[in-house]
Amino acid sequence: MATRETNPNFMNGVPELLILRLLEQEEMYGYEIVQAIRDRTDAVVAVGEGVVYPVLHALEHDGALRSRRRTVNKRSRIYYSVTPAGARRLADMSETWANLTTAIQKMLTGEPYGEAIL
Amino acid sequence: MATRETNPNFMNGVPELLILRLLEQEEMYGYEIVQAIRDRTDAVVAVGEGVVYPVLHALEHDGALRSRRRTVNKRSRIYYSVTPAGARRLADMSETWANLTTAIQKMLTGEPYGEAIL
DNA sequence: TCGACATACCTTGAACTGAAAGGTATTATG
DNA sequence: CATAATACCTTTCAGTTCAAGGTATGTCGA
Repeated sequence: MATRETNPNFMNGVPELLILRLLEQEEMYGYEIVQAIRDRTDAVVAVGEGVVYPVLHALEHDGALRSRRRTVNKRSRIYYSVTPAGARRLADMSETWANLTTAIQKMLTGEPYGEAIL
Repeated sequence: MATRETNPNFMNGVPELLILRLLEQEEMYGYEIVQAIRDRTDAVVAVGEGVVYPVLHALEHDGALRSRRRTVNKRSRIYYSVTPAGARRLADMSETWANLTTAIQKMLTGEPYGEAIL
C-alpha cells in the first residue's frame, strides 16, 4: 500500500461508518440495519441490502465485528456487535469524517479567500 | 433514467461541488483550482489534476461553466466561470450536501433510537 | 547555458464503491 | 393458498476517483 497523496477516497465508507455507529449502540442484524438507517435519517440516507451485507462480512473478517446467530420470533437472525478493534475503527472514521465535513463546510460558507477580517 | 430508490450516490461529486463553489466566487483556471482546494482546506481535501480537468470539461459541456483563454504573465490559461445554469446546479448540490451531512451527523452524535426526551 | 523546477494543460488505466437486481427460504396474513 | 414481509445472500454494472503519465513553456540558480 503506497502512501496516499490525496484523500482517503473522499466520502467513501459512509455506509461502514453508519453501520459501525449503529452497532456500537446496539446489537443488530443486517435487515434491521437497512431499515434503521432509512428510518433514522428520514430516508435521506438509504443503503440497500446489497451494500450492507458485504460491509458486515468485511468488517467481521477484519475483526471489527463479531456475530452470533439467534432465533427471535421464529426468525433466524445474525446479530452483529462491535469489538474493541471495531470501536477504534469507528473512532478513527468519525474523526476523519468530522475533519472532512468541517473543511468542506468552510469552503461552502466561507468568504472568498484572502479577505481579511476588518 | 429510472427513479432512484436510495441515494444520489452518496458523497460523490464533492470535487464538482467545491469547484462550482470556487468558480462562483471567482474566475479560476484548472491548475489554480487544484491548489486552491488544497490550500483552503489545509490539505484535508486534495484533488488531483486528473480529477479537476475532467470535471471542468464535463461541466462546460453541460453548460454549467463557460471558459475563455487568457494569457497572464506569459502563461496561457483557460479561465472558467459559472453560468446561471451552473449557479442553480451549485445551489441544488449544496442543499443535497447539507441534508446528507445533517442526517449523518445526527446519527453519529444522536442518542440511541427511541429514547424519549423526558 | 543548462538543468531542474514550477507552471499549465491534458489523458489513460486500474481500483474501488455502491446501486440495482436478482436469488433462496421461512413466516405471517388475508 | 397466494401474497407479502422477513431475513439472508451474491453478482453485475456503472460511475468516481486516484495515480501515473505525457506535452509544452517559463524561470531561476549554478
